[in-house]
Amino acid sequence: MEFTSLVDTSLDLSFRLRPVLEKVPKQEVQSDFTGLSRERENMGVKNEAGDLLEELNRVSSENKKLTEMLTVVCENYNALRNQMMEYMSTQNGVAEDSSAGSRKRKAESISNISNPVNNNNNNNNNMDVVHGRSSESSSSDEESCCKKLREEHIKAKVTIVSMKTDASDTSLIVKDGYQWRKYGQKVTRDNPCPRAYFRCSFAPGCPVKKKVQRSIEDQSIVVATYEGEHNHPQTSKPESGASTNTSTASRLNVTTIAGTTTSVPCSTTLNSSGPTITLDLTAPKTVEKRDMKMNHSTTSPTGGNSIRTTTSSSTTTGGEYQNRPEFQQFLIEQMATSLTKDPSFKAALAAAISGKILQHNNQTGRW
DNA sequence: CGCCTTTGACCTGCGC
DNA sequence: GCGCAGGTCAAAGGCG
Repeated sequence: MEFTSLVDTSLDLSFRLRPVLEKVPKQEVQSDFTGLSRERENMGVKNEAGDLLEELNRVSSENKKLTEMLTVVCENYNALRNQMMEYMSTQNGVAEDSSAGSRKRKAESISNISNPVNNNNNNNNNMDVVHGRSSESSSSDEESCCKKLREEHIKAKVTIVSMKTDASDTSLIVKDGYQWRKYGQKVTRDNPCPRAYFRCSFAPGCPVKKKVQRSIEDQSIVVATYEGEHNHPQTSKPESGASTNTSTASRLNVTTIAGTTTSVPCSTTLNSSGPTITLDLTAPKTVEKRDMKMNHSTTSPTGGNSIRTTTSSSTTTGGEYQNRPEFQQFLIEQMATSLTKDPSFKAALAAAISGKILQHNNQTGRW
């Protein structure tokens, strides 16, 4: 997976700049020039419009710079990572040689890992391939460095998804559009409910793993932890939640490992694309009127298990409470807070805004 | 027959 | 070094 795919720049930020700008000349046309005070007012409006245009130009150029910086950072990251993977694959080869003759299971696991996964995942640059003990002769600095990088890499790909299901359903099966093979079940210390371990079985080399466990607080909530990244497209149309679940009844939390948790009443659809956050800011009315249509889609960076949640004040089935302006405002603030804390969202937003503004410039030839 | 789940044993990392 | 807990393996059995 390329890093650039982490930053999905396909944000649907259909900026309605034109109506805002069109207001200014409209006012000019509507104005008569009979009174000095009015003239002063018009001058003020013109100045304001000029200031706004200047500001927009400034923001536009700033965004352009940011986009360029982001591109450079992505390129550097990819180059570094390729170097890292080359180094690690050579180290892995050494480890295989040196560990021959150690315990049977260990040797098997090394060969299991190095053969199918390496063969299939070179393009994915999956760092999970280096589970075997690295050679004892390698320097400890490099070893710890690799370990840290691996941990960070894995950490970055962990997503926790919780969904409400029928409490009587003990299958622990979460239909998310992928094919999973259960390879273990364990009762953990902190939760009497067993934890099930799944591996993606659609593609033989797919490194994605999934842990599913019922919440200790609410047994009707199933918590699925996705680790890794699919190296294949989604196999089928997913169903939200467990088999007994209906999409409209589910309530779903999405937590990225370093990020925040978003909890929303939702209808869910899942897809296998990369991490996308889609904001539909094309609502005809202003935010002040709190009639804002938000289409918030969060995709798991790990399991390709994306959850698209749609919240609309006009269409939400949550009843009157959710139609209340206070709730809408709260929801918007919560989402804004969550999103502004997410660096990848910031980067994506910057790219999207600059793209849109540049596109707008090209189309209109204005400013 | 192939694929899946179950389940006890084994492996490994971590804290003490 | 030891014990614990989480994660993984793989044999056995079920099912279509």
